[in-house]
Amino acid sequence: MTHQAEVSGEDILRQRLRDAQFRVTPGRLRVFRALQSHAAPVTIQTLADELTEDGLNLTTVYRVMEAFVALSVAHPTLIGHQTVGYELVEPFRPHHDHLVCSVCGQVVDIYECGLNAALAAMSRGGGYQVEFHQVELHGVCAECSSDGNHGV
Amino acid sequence: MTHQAEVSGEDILRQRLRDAQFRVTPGRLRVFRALQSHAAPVTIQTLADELTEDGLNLTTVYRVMEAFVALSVAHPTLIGHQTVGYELVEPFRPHHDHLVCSVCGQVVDIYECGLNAALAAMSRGGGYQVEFHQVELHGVCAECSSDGNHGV
DNA sequence: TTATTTGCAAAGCGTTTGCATTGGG
DNA sequence: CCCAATGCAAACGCTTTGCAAATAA
Repeated sequence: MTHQAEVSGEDILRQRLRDAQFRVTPGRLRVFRALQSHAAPVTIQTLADELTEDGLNLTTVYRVMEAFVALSVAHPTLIGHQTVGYELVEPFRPHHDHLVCSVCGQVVDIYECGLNAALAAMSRGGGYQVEFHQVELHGVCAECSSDGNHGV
Repeated sequence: MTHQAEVSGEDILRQRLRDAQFRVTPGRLRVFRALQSHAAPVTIQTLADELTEDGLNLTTVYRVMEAFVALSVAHPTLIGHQTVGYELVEPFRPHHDHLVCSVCGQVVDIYECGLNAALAAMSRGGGYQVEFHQVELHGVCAECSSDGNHGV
């Protein structure tokens, strides 16, 4: 009778940190949890606002995020026109793409994505080994196209 | 016998500027031409390096780009992890997507994209009117996967 | 114990803003 | 002519860096 152990995202993170000779520190765990608690991509600034209240340093948030990107725990995304946000990637959260409203800026996640075959075809020929994809559909959301809304 | 006039990108730009009550100025034309001369997305910094030699002010480049984004002449894209670059959009240049090498950072444009049907399906249900899409495939290019290259 | 990580403060630098001048319509 | 656009310089704010103290392993 085998007992299938639960493997949490945090366990995977710990493992991945150790494998790369990075230490498992409270700061890294806190940033990770903060990322988990957000559905949409978040800026460093937003994370810091939440975490510095608990005594975590802003510089540390930057450094932790740098490590997370290097270890493919999180990746950057463009929010709006100039802002870079971060979000967890697989296996820390399911893969998804974005529907971005160009009027109000709202970002909706799309989890159902039947693009894998088509995307694989697109990458053929160049000899690329595709690791992940990111699709952004820009348009106007239902709400903004109904009311005469002109901005956030 | 009708004479089909050629309509250049610059003509369309002029028209679009006038329609929005923006003036057609040398600065705007120069930034536009600079964008046209680049195949890949370029940073403001790069544009400025090219244009300030000709006496164009850095601040002006920022302001022109702001106008271009507002008028949907150009749009921002994430280059690498932290950098925002800009490129012209349709009809100023044909729509395309990106193949990004995560090792060397090289960006290859993909012009053949059979995703329109699939993307339309993805956006259904939310009531979004999709204006354009942006697909990024991240992976390792042929060169980087053959030699043991570890970064730019 | 030892190398990594963190906190703090200062430096760095890309971006924005104010205002006088220039110039497009 | 008038209002928008530009240039210039200063202000701003995000990000990075250096170094000493704290701490994971």
